[in-house]
This record gives sequence, structure tokens and C-alpha cells, in this order.
Amino acid sequence: MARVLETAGPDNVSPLVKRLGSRVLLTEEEIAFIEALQTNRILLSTGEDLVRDGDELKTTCLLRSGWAIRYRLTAAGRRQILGISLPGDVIGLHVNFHRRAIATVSALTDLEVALIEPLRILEIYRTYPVLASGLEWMTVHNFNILSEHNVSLGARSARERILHFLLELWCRLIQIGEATEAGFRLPLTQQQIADAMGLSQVHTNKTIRKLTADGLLAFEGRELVFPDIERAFDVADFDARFLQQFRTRTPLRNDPGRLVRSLKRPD
Amino acid sequence: MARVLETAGPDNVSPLVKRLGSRVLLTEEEIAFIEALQTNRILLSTGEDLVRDGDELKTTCLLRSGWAIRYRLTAAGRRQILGISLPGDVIGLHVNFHRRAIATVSALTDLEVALIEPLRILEIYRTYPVLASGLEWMTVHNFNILSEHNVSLGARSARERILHFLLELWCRLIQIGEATEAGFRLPLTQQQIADAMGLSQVHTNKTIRKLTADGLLAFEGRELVFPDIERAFDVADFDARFLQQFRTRTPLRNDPGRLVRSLKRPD
DNA sequence: CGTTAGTTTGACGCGATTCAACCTTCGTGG
DNA sequence: CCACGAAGGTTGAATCGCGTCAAACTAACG
Repeated sequence: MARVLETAGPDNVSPLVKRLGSRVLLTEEEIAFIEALQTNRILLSTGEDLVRDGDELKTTCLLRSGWAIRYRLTAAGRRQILGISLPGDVIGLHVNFHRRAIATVSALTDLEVALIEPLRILEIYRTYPVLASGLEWMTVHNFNILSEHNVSLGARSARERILHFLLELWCRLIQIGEATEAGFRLPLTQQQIADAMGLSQVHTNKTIRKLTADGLLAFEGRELVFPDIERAFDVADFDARFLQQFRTRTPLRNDPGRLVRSLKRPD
Repeated sequence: MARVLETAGPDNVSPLVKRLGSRVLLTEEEIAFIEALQTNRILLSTGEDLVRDGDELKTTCLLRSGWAIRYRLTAAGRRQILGISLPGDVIGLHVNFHRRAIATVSALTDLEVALIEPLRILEIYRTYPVLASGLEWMTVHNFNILSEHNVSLGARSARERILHFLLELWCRLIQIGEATEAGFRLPLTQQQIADAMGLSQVHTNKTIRKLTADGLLAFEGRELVFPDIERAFDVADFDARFLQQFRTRTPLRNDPGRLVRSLKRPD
């Protein structure tokens, strides 16, 4: 199902470095270490499974390009999409503490994935405290996204829910440079949006149509755009503090121009 | 609002030690360290807030006794309860990585809470790898509980959802010795259950009544019991693998009788 | 040009909400 | 000891958001 990728030379900085670099300042050694983690790569095509619910996990996966969905199936046959994984996201970071998959991860688009030995993760925590804190931050961030989904599913209308979801995707994509201020390309079907939102496909369609009629969404060719972004944030009950998490910061030093922390002044 | 507790002598093993001890074998030094973390204690009465949404977090909180709810309010004024914190649960474990509270934590019953300096948490990660892995496990576990709530909110009926929620509480309470095989005392109002399940109080009431009429739930005085536990698990679509996480294991050594790992054979 | 996947639309029904009233329990003070 | 009020539980009726079913439409692709 998954083919091994021959050419493994990183032509550019990997999305994980971008992610971590937006939160903590990295030394060149740390960057080199992260890039070196990603030599073992595989490619998946749309629809293939990266992980199956119940599988014994053996490796940590790092999404280098493409979108994936994490989902669970209920006994009644309904599918709940728990979240969307985007480039730079890590899947199975905590293999060392929980060996069985509790969700299926499936390729929404063609995927490039780096497979990482669990021992290398432990090595990060032992040897690279700054990297470790970056990974911790990503864990907290994912927890917050999941919490926000909880709020949406439990306490927001279909209209707010869908708009909030699309705005969240937009924010996450901007952070990794895969969306513009205008909008982004959305590879999700209405059925998949419905499964993420806990709605039927039909009602999802009707709600999206109404949102576009109200000027809160628009499709320009394949691009999803927000014609009135301020009002969209408002209607979706999109929390400014939640948004804040997606903004780039340089927490260790007040040195906005640099991604690389000087080797001369560690920590 | 919160009074400082004078008598701080631990008469018994703390719930956090119970929790961690059920996952990893602990040395006496590690146990002593955890207990020493809990000298700075406060008491809260029912209804008081431990943390307010948006607050700057300064300390990590460890729940020693009592129940708390974590919730968010939407712009429309609806409350979504994100989860229930039980004795042994840590609140704000990742203060070091995310300084602002994204939810309010409120005392459901009278509470005893230990306040822990964030630096002590970092000390755990630096000095006590076994304890650190225990905390990591708790983080993953909380993530899994939240995921399961997502599935409930998005893909299960009111009936399944409520039953699943009560069964989850029961499992968690058994793990910390606060529930019997029969059942447990439930300090939640129907309004609070409703806010956790994304339902109205009225419909929650009607659903609970129907569940009791169907012999899946019963109230014996103040105790909630499950007259037919097998059928309850079945109806609630309660995943055996999810349940598994609540069971006590001794992962480091195949030595079920001991909580304490020998000092002679570290790691 | 046909096939398949995805979107759109209408009709109908159910599950859940809302409103409103009433009941039960329990703690408190006269 | 009873009276009272507050908090929470119970119940029915009207309403609505959303699900289900079904059919038609559109776009992509070989």
C-alpha cells in the first residue's frame, strides 16, 4: 500500500521545523537533528490508511505534505472525524506511552510521511530540551483544538460550527504557509465536513449554501475564500485567544528576525 | 475565596501516587518526591472557581479530593463542559507551554487542591524520567477521554451519550477507589450532565428516565448503579479498548503485587 | 461519451429544544 | 416543629433544527 520514497534529500526546510521554529528558537544543530529524523519516508495516495484503529503502533509518523483525517467508527456505523492533520503535524507522538491506535488515520490527499523510530522521540526528550518543549507545545495545541471541537459539537449551531471549522483550518494553513490572506484550497468533501461536524451531508450542504448566500463564504474556482472575514469570525464565535495560538511568536528571545538561535548563547 | 489548609500531613498515599503507581512502578524516593510536591494546599467550596477562562496561569493544580468541571461559555451564552476532573487529576500540567487558561475550572463538590510550582514540573521531567512518563501517560489518557467525548457529541444519540458518560465516570472512579462494583455517588445535577452532553436539561431528564425504565440505570438513594452492566456497555457502544485504559497495570515489571519498584534494580 | 463521485434540492418525520407549570427535597430560621 | 424558600427534578405541549429518503444535477476522468 505505501511505497518507500527513494529520493530523500530535503530541498527545503521541513514543515516541522517551520512549526517548531515559530514557537522556539532553534540552533542549527537542532534543525539538523530534526531533518535527519525524516530520512525514512513513504508516500500514500488519497484514500489509503496510514494507521488503522486498533493497530499496534510501532513508529511515530510525521506528515511532510498533504492532509489526513483521524476518525473513529461507532457501532451504529457512523463516522466521527476527530481532526484534520496538516503538514508538520505529528501522528503518534506518544507511542512510547500508548501502543494501540484509538483512531484510523486516512489520507485525504496524496501524502508524504516520515517514519520516526519511537526511540528517537525519547532521544529528543533526553538530549534536546528546546525541541522537547516545542513538541510539548504541539501536544497542548492539539489538545486545545480538540477542546474547541468539543465546544462546537456540543454548544454551537450547524452554521457556527461549520464556519468555525473552516476558519480554524484557514488559520492553521496560514501558519504553515499553505493559505493566503484570501483563502485556501479545500480538499474535503461535504460528506467529510459533515462527519467532522456531527451533521448529515444534506444538512451540511444546505448550511454551506446559506453561508455563501449570506456572504460569509465563497468559492472562487477551487479556492475557499471569506468575503467578510471580520463578520465571519464574529458569526462563528471564533475566540481571539484561540486564534492567537496560531500566530508566530519567538518566546525564548525577543528577536523576531531570526529563526536560528545562536550556538554561542545556548538555552 | 480559597482558604489555606493548615494541616498538611499526608495521612495516606495521595491519589496521584495511586494513579501513577497503577501505570509505572515507583521507587520510594519518587513517591516521597510526589508527596512533597503537595505541601502547599488550599480548600475550595462547591461552586468556587479554581481557574477562570482567560486567567494567566501561574501554578499547576493537583486535585487531591473532590470533583471539578472544566467548561467554556459560548458567545450565545451556552456552557460546554469539556470534562470532569477527579481526585489525582492534574490541572494545568503544561503551564510552562501555555500560560493562559482556555477554560474555567469550577468546584463541583468541596475540593482539596495542592498548588505546584511550574518549576517543580520541569524538575520532574529533568530528574525523574519514570514519573515524567507517568505524567505523559496521563496526558495521553486525557486526550483519549476528550476524543471519546468528541465521538459521543458528534456521532451518538442522547441515550448512548449519557450512558457512555456515566460508565466512563464509573470506570475512572473505580480506578481511584471511589466507586464500587455496584456503582457510585453522582454529585452532578441534570443541568450539568446536559451541559457536558450538549443536550438540554429537559431532554437529559427524559432520557435518564427512559434509561432507568429500561433497566440500564437505577438510583439507590444517592447511589447510581448499573443493574445490567453488560447490556449497559453494549447499549452505550462502550469500547473495550477504551475501558482497558482504566485498568491497573504494572508495565515495567511483571510483578502485580508491588506498587514500589526496588531501589536495587532501577529502570 | 459513459461512468463515477460529489453536490443540490424538495418532502417528510423525528429527535431535541423551548416554554411553562408543577412537584420533591432539603436546609434554614422563626 | 413547622413554614418557607431555593434548588433541582418531572412532565406535557408546541416548535424547530436536523436527519432521512429520494431524485436530479454537475464535474471529473478515462
